[in-house]
Amino acid sequence: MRSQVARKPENTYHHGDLRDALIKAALREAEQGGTEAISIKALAKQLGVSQPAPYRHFADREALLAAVTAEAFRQLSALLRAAMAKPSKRSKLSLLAQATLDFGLRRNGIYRLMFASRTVSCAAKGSELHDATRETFALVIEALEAPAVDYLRERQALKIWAALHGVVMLAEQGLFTGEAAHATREDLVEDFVSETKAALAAAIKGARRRNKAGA
Amino acid sequence: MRSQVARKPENTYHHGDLRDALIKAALREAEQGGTEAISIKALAKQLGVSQPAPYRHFADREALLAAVTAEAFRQLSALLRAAMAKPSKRSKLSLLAQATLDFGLRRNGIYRLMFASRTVSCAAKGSELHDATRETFALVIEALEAPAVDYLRERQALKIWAALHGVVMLAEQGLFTGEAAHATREDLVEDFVSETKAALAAAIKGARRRNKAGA
DNA sequence: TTGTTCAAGTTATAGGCTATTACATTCGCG
DNA sequence: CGCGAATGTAATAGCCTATAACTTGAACAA
Repeated sequence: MRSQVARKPENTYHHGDLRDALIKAALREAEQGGTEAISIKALAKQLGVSQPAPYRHFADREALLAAVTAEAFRQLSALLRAAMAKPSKRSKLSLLAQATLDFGLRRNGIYRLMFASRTVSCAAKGSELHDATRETFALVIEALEAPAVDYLRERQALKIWAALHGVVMLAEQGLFTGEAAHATREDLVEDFVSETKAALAAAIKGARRRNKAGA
Repeated sequence: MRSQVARKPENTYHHGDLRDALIKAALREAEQGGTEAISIKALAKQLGVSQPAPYRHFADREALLAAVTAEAFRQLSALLRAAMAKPSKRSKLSLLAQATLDFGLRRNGIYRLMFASRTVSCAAKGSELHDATRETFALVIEALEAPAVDYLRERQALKIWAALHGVVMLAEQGLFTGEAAHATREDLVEDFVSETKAALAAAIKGARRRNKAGA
């Protein structure tokens, strides 16, 4: 029943939207196996086109991976935005944090594609992928619900973002299972959320005091 | 001048210690390119043996990767132990933290092999690899310098360990360069170290109070 | 010392994947 | 209609993993 991604209609020469279909199909493959599960040849077969057809749309495998990763970031952004928009007693930051954890564990293959491969670090500054990653990070800053963005807030955003990824990583490594499981992943995430809030409040208070003194 | 790893002596049939040579050579390859840079064929050529020779020692590529990853964890353990042993004004935790960051950035290919691949999560419970990862984590608990190990300490160890990995990840993604660079990676790590110490102290104090009340 | 056994290495080969080259088809625009 | 650019195909080179069947020599027993 796997949601068949746009196979080429038989008896036609052109697929119609091969580029997009490739990205979607690759994303689905990566869901389980990560980067290594993405095979140009297999995708081509799956979509009913010849094996070299994908090379009309992507220079090489790396280029496809970059496009797939960018799409993954956009999906994560959408998910985080949705999570934060949901009416809830919990803070935006808490909602974003748990949504990130959820994404990282449920779609771990894709998550690894996004954060653990060298694809992102190789992305040039104006590239689609680079932009997508920055937009996601902007959501983290937004989740802090701090009145303005300055280096203090950015620092807290970096910290919570780093911490969240670490939790996903260790969870995937199995450090939360077995005898060591005295804390759940969710507990840890909430710890980080509270600490971030506290640090942010302290930072803002400090800045205000300095402002007053300087005025 | 790359430190040639035990090539097979010419005019001999047996290599002598192919298994070990493979692991060391693979580790060197992974230094830059991570998992993908490890090719059984290339390693065999490098070591002067025939291409299928490695399969006498490892069932398949995955098995080699597991052994390489285990060795990498042992090297990290050694590095962390050395860092903590160094006489310094700074706390053990701070030394361990900075050493981890250093390892993660300098030897990033290997780092990704260790933390970002599925190799570790697939390691069975009694395996060489599984043991190696647990031993490394034990060092983190040790670095807390808390009198005994209980679930409160373990939780703090998990937290700082997660945070450290997150920082390495984001650093590798380039989130600390460019306009966003209002905080260095080292700053962030120190933040996490202080917060961990504070949280640990609070937890211990709380536990002591509860003990007294119960007695 | 000699003979046997078995771990470790070899050659040959099958099959999968990326990527390129040269050729075919069709879409869209003047 | 007709032509060019975009998109797809067939054929092929080259790299990699992995297996099968054969060879070597080291270690141990008689």
